[in-house]
Amino acid sequence: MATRGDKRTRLVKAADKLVQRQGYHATSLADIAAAAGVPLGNVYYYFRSKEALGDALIGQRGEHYRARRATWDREPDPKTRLRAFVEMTVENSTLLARSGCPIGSLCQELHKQGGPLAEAASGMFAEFLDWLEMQFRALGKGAESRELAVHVMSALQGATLLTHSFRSPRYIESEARRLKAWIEAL
Amino acid sequence: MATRGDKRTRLVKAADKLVQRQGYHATSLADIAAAAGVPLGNVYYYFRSKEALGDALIGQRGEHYRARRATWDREPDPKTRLRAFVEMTVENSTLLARSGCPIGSLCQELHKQGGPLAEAASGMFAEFLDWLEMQFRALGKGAESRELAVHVMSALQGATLLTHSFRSPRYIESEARRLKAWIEAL
DNA sequence: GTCTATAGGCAGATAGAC
DNA sequence: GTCTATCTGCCTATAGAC
Repeated sequence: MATRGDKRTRLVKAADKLVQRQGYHATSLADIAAAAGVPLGNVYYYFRSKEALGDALIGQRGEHYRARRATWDREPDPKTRLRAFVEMTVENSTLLARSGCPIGSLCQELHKQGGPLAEAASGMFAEFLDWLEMQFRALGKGAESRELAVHVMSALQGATLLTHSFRSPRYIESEARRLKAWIEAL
Repeated sequence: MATRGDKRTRLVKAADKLVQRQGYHATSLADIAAAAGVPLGNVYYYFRSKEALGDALIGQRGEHYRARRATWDREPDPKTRLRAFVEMTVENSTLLARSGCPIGSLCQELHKQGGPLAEAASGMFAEFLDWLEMQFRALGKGAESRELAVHVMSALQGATLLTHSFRSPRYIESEARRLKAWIEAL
């Protein structure tokens, strides 16, 4: 049901889903309000502007990924944690083929104009890069760790963009196979 | 001067520049007309719709990249041709940091909604992938060539997205170094 | 071929009754 | 806290004079 939970939560959830599918600019507050079962005018009781709702959306998305990484951190082996990250992308490949990466596509769109919302979106990237770097440090890679983190993130983001552009999971699958072999050989 | 050349050409050039900087949806026909020094109403004498102008823009961008690849094809060594491709990204890294990849960012945006314009945009990706595959075949990589082509494209697209998201050439430089060493070792 | 004026629609945001 | 009605502005696209 679109009408479960309090209205603020429903608005953020609806915004999250619609922005992922349609993009930030292409999603109107009327779309979001309708999907959340909230009258348009009432949106402004909870959020002073579309940007404020966007910020809440990014906050929730960031929290989602933090929780995800926390479950991976329970694994004792850093290589297992890295594999889990790659595997997440493979598992989501159907969704990624339809709408692209929730982080990457939002950054791409928002950074064309810049502003605080764009910075908030790249924050999600920064957190993932920091987490990846930590895994490589745990593997004893030292100063090289940041570069290795950038490599993993780049390969997956690029493959996700191709998967989105051709609407086929093939590209993610191909790069994931390669990355998993590369992790094994580290 | 914004007013050189015939009006149709000026409109496509202005559209190309503004769409690269601001994105397709965020760029209005009024923006484009003003930048080209053409009255808004006159745009519709040359293009029946914004989509038609977008299509011409993509056609021109595609032609630009075909010409680029043609110059690389004059190199006898396939590895040199691959290096030239990677090097193009490094040379453009300042522009890519500000606005993202002209192909990747357009695909990301247009494929959220789908339609013929989105397909035209992915066509530019497809042509680059075919070209890359040819280089690996020339290096005797056989059936594996497509996968290698996808790897190069993914790594560069992902690194470009990070460079755009953090407004720093660092990510492209890091991945380019890695890719060039990888090409050398093929 | 060129340009002005404007239609028609939808966006974000607000006023104010309840 | 909630909701309807509406303001204002920008967008694509068109009408029609020149």
